[in-house]
Amino acid sequence: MTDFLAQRDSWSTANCSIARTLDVVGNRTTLLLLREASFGTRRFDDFARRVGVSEPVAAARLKQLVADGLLDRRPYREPGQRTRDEYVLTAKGRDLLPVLAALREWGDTYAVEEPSVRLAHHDCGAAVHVALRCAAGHDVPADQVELLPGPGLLPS
Amino acid sequence: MTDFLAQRDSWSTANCSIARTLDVVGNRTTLLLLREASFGTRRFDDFARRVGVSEPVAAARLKQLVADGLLDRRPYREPGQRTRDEYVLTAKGRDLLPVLAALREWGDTYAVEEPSVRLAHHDCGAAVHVALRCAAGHDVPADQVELLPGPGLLPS
DNA sequence: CGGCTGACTTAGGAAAACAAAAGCCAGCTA
DNA sequence: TAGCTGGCTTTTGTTTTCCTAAGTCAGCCG
Repeated sequence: MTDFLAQRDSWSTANCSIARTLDVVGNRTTLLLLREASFGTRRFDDFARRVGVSEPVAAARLKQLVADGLLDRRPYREPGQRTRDEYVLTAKGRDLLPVLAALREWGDTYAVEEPSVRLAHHDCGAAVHVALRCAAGHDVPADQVELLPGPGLLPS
Repeated sequence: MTDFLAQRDSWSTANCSIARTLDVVGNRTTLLLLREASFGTRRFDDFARRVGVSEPVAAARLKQLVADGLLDRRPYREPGQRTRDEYVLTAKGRDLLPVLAALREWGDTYAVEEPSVRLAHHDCGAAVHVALRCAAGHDVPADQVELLPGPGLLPS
């Protein structure tokens, strides 16, 4: 096969999956809100305070996350309280957890001394890591990942 | 064990690994430059054109990536040409590939019809995916990931 | 030795993101 | 029915990020 990477200019990244994903979660605040959602945070002011952003920013980003289908906004009611809205991860939002896990793992290695949160396998208690693996079940080190043209490749 | 997530306000995310990582790669352009680097792009104007940013932005981001140790800038010389500088991923930069792979995989599922690039295992040709797995070797589905306090946890 | 090309830097300005402060509204609670 | 609280929205102003356009500089090439 011809090495399509060597002709990088012959194909465009107009519909690159990474770029499209970054259209949705390409800003810091959005990813930190998802981090909080993964911690179980549900209420508006908890999101704003824990992420450390102002209310207008939290409101705008949460609204966008709901519009993009990553969070579900739904009413709930604690006994003796009025109805409130909570934000919870959808399946689409939960599928971003590997991104958060990968960011966390890099930060644990290169950006902090001691991690403040660990991921463990609920069943066996062992530490959880992000791994690349192939459909045949092999662990794939980074230098054994080959990039190949996919069906959606566009000429540039 | 007490559920530390239930007391989310009792600990801070001041040294959160995710936040620290986003300090480095928390913007779209930076991640797209790393994508290009993973495609093998090395030259300044190729980065700028392929990522679709202006030269000043490319220069600033590449400089920051070099300062942060994700890219190495080094002189090279093609025969008959003058000396130029190229940017190549360092080990620290390569360790962000799981982040890119996770972003790509989410985009393949939710944001594009057909992926334009596939990842394959060089040895066996099978498709490569990002997976969560525990130290005991189990595949860990997202709902079996448990969050536990780590040694670097700070009171808020 | 003067032009060209690659790799930037500088200057100027528009757009987006963000913060602080204040206002609004619904629905308990007194 | 008059607060009070949670969940926002509005306003105003600053900072950051990005753009275009133009300028700089080094060194090979004729």
